[in-house]
Amino acid sequence: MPIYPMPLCRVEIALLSVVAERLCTLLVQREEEPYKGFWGLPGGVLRLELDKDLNAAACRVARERLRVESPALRQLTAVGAQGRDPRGKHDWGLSVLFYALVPEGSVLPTSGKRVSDLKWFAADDELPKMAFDHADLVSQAVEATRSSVANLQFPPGFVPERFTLGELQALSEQVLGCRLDKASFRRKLSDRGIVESLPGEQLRGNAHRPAAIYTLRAPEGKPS
Amino acid sequence: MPIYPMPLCRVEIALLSVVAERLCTLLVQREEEPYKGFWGLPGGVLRLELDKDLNAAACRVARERLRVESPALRQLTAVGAQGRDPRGKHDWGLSVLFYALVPEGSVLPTSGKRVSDLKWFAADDELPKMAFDHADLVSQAVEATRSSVANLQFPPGFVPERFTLGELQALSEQVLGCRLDKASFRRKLSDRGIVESLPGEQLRGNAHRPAAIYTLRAPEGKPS
DNA sequence: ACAAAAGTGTTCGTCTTACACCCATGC
DNA sequence: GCATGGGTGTAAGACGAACACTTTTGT
Repeated sequence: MPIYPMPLCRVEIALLSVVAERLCTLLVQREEEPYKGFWGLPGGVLRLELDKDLNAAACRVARERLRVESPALRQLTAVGAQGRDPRGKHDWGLSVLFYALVPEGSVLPTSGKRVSDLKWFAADDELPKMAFDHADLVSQAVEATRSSVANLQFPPGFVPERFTLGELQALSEQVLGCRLDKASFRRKLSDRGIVESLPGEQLRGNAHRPAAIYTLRAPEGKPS
Repeated sequence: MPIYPMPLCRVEIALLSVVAERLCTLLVQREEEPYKGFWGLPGGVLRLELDKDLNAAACRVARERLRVESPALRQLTAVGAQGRDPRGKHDWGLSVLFYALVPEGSVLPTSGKRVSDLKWFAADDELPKMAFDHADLVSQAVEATRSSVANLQFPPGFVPERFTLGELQALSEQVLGCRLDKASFRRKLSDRGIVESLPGEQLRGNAHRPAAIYTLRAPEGKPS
């Protein structure tokens, strides 16, 4: 078999979180050409010797560039085209996009290497000048994340171990950017067995009625 | 920037169709190592000089190997790992999976180049010995296709230009592998404006009551 | 007349939504 | 007592499944 030139393969990470009660995406200001000064998703080149698969590559990039230890990254899509990235052979770039929703405060901006400026941008505000096709990738990640939460499928690692239903509802509302009905929210959670109350445990001291403590029940896996 | 070795990048195609009233996947028996004699999805290596983007690559592969002219291929996922394909550097293979649902008869097996044996396999029967991780890819494509049709979102190119509701229901039932209720099927189609009747046009001659002729209405695009 | 497919109406149960209402607590 | 958030009940509506029923043709 002849040897064909291969594209520059990268992994990009759309890290979402709730910052100041709003859903935000973590972006990076580029220090180098191309698109110097523009903003983009943090990412990195696939390293065959270091990464045993795509997910491992995404984890490595998150660790190296964002100092985040293995968030629950999920693959969203792959994009590849000529003209995407002049650094590849034939100007051909292929990127696999991963995304995750992490709790507030689990990433401190100004961490990471080779990153002049890490900054959170609200999903509903206008984005800054974006490099490559990253504006589209961000909106895909935001849409997928909101759709998950709207269906009460919380990305693993986003919800704390123990929480009250009020806290969970506030988190969901901040991600979705709209208010939810309390009764419906609670009914769906208990009807579908998404959540489980810890008997006896309560949260007091809020100047109000104490709230029951809940945990997430693992969603139905595939028994094979 | 240093030059990093890149994986062998391929495009795989899960072509689905209805054959003998059952949903089937088109598979290929491999003529070469690795996995010689096993079955797999038709696919090909990404060619930077020929393909302007991933979708174009998938179309080229479909044309060259299956003699199918630009079916409506949709990207499903990307898989990449060490150990997937020994032909790549460091035994690293990256495949982007595309899938499509095409009308019966639009692919003649025994076409294509370098393909000893092209054969349709029913989605609900056991698959033959599969190469690489293609068994998993096939089931992902089947699931995505059925989910589309169950939501009455017919992959473009699958439904003929003009059809009767009876024909459309029969097609849907064959894809899903189960019967549908006639009244509900029709109500959903008209309520959601998925389908439009051609006034005056009828299909007669079936020894039964004539049927109205319908066309698909384009689903809501994104006005931007 | 009959078989068979086209086409429609009706009922029923489920799920969602909106809203009202009670409960418990710290101040 | 009262404001506030926790927690629950209920009525109204939307939606889909199941089924019965009528209509229209060719034979």
